[in-house]
Amino acid sequence: MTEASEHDGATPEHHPAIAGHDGTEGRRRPPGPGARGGPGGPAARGGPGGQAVPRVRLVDVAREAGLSKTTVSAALNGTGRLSPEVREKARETARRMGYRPNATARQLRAGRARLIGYVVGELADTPWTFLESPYFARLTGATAATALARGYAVVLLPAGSLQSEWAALPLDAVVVADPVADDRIVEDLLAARIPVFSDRSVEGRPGAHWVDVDAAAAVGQALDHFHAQGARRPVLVVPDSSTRFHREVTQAHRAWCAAHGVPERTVRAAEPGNGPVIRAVETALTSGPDRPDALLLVAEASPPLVLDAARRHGYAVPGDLLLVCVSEDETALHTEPPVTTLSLRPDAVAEAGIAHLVAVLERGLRETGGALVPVRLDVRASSVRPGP
Amino acid sequence: MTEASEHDGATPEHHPAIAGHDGTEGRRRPPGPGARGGPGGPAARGGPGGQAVPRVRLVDVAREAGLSKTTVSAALNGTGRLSPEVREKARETARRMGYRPNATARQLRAGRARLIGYVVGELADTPWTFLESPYFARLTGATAATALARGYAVVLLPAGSLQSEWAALPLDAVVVADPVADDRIVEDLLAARIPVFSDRSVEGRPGAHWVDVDAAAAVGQALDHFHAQGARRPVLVVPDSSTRFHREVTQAHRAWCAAHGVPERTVRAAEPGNGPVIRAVETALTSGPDRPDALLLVAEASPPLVLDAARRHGYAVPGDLLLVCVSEDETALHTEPPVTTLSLRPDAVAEAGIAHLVAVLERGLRETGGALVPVRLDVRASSVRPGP
DNA sequence: CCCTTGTGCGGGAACGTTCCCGCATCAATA
DNA sequence: TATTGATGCGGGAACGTTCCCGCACAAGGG
Repeated sequence: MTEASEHDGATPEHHPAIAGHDGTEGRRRPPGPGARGGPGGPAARGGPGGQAVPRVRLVDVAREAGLSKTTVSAALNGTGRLSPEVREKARETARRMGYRPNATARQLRAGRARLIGYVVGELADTPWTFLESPYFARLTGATAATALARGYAVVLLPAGSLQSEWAALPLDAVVVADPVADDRIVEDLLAARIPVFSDRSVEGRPGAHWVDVDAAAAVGQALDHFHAQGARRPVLVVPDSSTRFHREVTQAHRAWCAAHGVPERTVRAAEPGNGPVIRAVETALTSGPDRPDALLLVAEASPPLVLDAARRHGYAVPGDLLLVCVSEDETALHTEPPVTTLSLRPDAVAEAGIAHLVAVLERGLRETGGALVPVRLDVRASSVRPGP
Repeated sequence: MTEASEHDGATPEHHPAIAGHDGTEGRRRPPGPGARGGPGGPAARGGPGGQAVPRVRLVDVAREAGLSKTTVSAALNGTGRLSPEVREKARETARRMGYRPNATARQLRAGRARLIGYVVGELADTPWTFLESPYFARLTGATAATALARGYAVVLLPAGSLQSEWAALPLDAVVVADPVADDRIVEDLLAARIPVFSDRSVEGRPGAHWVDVDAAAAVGQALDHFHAQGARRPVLVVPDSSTRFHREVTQAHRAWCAAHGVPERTVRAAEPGNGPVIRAVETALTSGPDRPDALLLVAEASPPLVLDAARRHGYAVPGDLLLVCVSEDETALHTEPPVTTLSLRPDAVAEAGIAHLVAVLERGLRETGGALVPVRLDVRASSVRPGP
């Protein structure tokens, strides 16, 4: 396929009058004063050990077809006023020569690269583990999917990434998932005048836009569910993180408990990861004046492991303990009993975020209110009090 | 920070002789014959509803500093022969004006974008779920990390992605993880003359390079381990996939069984995902003439769920059944008993792959043998026969 | 038969860099 | 004092597109 440039040498039987009328048959322009061929262009690929075929450009197609680059460009892009014959001829020639437009040149001309960065704020000390979290894995995938559907590609950046790591990239915008309080990334990006799409913590900052999960509703929904199931001693396990979501979860929990006259019990998981979170769960299940009868786990942990931990400490689920995990982990479906999850709907968040991004970037939208994405409680056996 | 362009209007007290000597005080060059300002450049960002400040370019810094763009460029890049004073002046001016070089223009000039694509071949019907697999999550993260350390950014592409999704991107190369047999992606990329970095299945194809996991060694190591522990009826569960790794696993298993006079028992998991794989495990544990005494699970599944499945069918692990999972899932450490895993070392694979990529792209390396990355068996309690 | 209108195509500038030159200036040497 | 050489800086051409024009030429109307 893409039979390269065989018709290069001399095929005067085609368009005899036009092609090569000035004696410069070769592909490259004659070396005028100070012309030496680009630095990285032609000979860039395949250094020592073989003469790489230079990539075919628009002018090459034009010359071969006996047309101008303007005409060929219009033909391939479906623009301009061209006769059907010329258009077809240009297309055919381009196809035959295996022409692929240079994306960088297009971007330069267009003034944007249709490239967006994706970076998460928290978990910055292990900059790539976020992908191993089901929530971020889904958020990342959904962001990339939605963006691609809108014509934007996503560049993966490490959590807590620095200037130097994205400065050389032509990013039209950057999605900052779950920034920590006063996140450097956000500051740096805004200082560089790169539009930022993040959560509600950036609200009001010029150049920053937000979409967020309805954390208060999430907590309320879970605790209401516990209450409806008869639980009166719920305990919350939440990461010790300065993310807006986690702060708001704590607040919403406090508010709910106050409003319902329920003592507020909270355990903070010092670090992310199954080990620390499971230990926090064990603390929640064993310490305190009396044994809790419901557990809301907001930190990421494997549902089967949470279930194991509960059993290890003598809890039957859901008999002694109702369990709800904020999780996107699919294993929750396959445990015995299946675990009720509160989905933060990363797909919906990504969709809303990218829609907003496109609106800002392409329709010049200024400051909108942002959007609050609702959560979804998938009630399964682990949080339903069994009948007598 | 980055106090934009305040010194724009008129500050004649600085460099009085040089700046604006031709009366063209304004930022933009005087509209000569046919000059109207670029299409997307200045006014691109922020459409209706506010006049966006045009981005400061090299010439703007040069004019402000009373220098030429050549000089400023050299000053900022640390190249050329410049007096320390001029260099500092250029840098200071650039800093003051908040200059950020246009990445696209640089790329065009340099002839490459330092951008690589990352795509996985299998799981193409759910193009983004690969991120939810611990193996691919790690591989993706490690690829991005290593690439970034070498100066390349990674663009995330959907599994089984088509031409149209990457054609507009200035990709210097594409990493294709686990292509299926006769993968379209690989064909398309090679036809487009984009260097491909993949597994051994692309060996020998011009423009394609490989790095691979030592699948035969992996299987051998696990089965040897079982054998050493006294197991004589091992069973293999492997996905029904046309990936080179999975085909080779099957072959290696067959060879090992033949060589050791052990009957070959294999169960194929029809689809990926915890549900189907666990069902395949249950088939492996319940069907057949006699109950197996060791299980090698090559398909991705949550270790705790695998353990649960074994127990459901009356197996004590490791008493009745030795278990080894090919997995990067960290939960294997936290089960009771902890599960022995065979790590395919995605980090090492990524590192070797990117090293190879850089060698090819920057040092013009042609055809090298590729590299075979060894696996690592992390023996834990689940595969160690308990003492009497 | 001339003036307008429309069609089809090409010339050339611009997007913002980098880098190869050339041209001054100045010190050192013949 | 002239010639060389080094040093410091600027002009201008590329990189490969797209898009605004202008210019031929044909057709239509008065």
